[in-house]
Amino acid sequence: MLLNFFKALAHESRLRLLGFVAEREHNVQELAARMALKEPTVSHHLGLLKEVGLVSMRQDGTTHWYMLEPKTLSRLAKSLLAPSQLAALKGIDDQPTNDEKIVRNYLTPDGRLKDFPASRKKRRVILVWLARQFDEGREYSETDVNTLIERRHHDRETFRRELVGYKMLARKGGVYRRLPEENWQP
Amino acid sequence: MLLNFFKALAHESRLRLLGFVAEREHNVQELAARMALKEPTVSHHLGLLKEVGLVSMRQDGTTHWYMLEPKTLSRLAKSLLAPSQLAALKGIDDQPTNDEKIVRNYLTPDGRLKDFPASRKKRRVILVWLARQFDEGREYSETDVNTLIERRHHDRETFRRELVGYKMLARKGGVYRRLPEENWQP
DNA sequence: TGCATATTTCGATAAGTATCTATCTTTACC
DNA sequence: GGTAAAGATAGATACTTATCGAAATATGCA
Repeated sequence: MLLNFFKALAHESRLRLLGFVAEREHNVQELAARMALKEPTVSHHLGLLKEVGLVSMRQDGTTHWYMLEPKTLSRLAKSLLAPSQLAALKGIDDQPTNDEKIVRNYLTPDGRLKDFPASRKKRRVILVWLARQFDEGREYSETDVNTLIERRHHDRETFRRELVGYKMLARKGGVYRRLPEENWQP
Repeated sequence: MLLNFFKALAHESRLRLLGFVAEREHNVQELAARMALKEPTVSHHLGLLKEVGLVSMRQDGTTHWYMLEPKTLSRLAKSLLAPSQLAALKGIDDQPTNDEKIVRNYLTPDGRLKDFPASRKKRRVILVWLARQFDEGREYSETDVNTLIERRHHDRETFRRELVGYKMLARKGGVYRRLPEENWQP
């Protein structure tokens, strides 16, 4: 979602972090040193940037190497140029379907799923809700997908399988991608 | 500055406001009603959006009509695509000139200018500092220029004249624009 | 001049989040 | 298994800013 990108970019520390990882890969210690911040703080900011896909991470032993994902930035830039995005901004949270009630019924107060509906209709509503939490056009590793699902339900396997089954997510060459809504199975 | 754009865009209310003013001109009351917020709140957000040039305002009687400035948005998008911007991000606040000391000497604790230096050298340093507070590529009305100067010193006339004199700002067809630094007179 | 209306500004409160220290987790190596 | 190193997470505190009601400002009109 557009808002999350701007929130991620709206802090001087994170913009500077992006500058460093645009230059070359950095690990957390290096970044903490160059920015004169403590490691947990840097880790926190990197987490937010990673969440929206602006940086990626590869692990080598206990060291985590972060680098910029320029694709994400250029996708963001292009979406700013598309006038359709703007028109949609005003309704940023009004998809006035009454599917919302169904979803709300399955959510705990902290926004996690109580369980997985038995009826096919409701099951699809839940999966739609979940699928919309993926960004279109972004690539997700299996770990990314699991992380996102686990924010809502511990059973990542079932949900991942169902999302693919309904053609909401597709796996190709080891990466997952959200499919356009018109492809989603009924 | 890039950071200010992201800060302006990093709030749901302001994104929704942009959506409305992208659709058509709106006044403050209309926006307050459509967003279910009070007028002072809307006014506050519009002020921030106006500050970075994302919206413009025209006044008709006591009514203020706000509309989107799509140019600003597309300039922002383009600057995101330019790789040079990114490299610069890490040094977001290190222009390690010792002109900074001169500037600091002329500033009150709240960041306003005590007075206007007598020596030409120092005067130029102050004007450079002031000129850099304008965005390159953006158009400023005379009122915009005055507002920006008055944040630093009440004597808007003198500073405006000097900025133009040093070719840091140029006036063309009723609008002001920041000139590239290589044009600035010594 | 004085009143009415639209907006902005001010001051207080509440919500959000950046940063730190301390602790927990993961990985490598003996 | 035990220990060390790198990073992540949790909890506390401080800073920033969103929001509101009340007061101030600006414009138009009798």
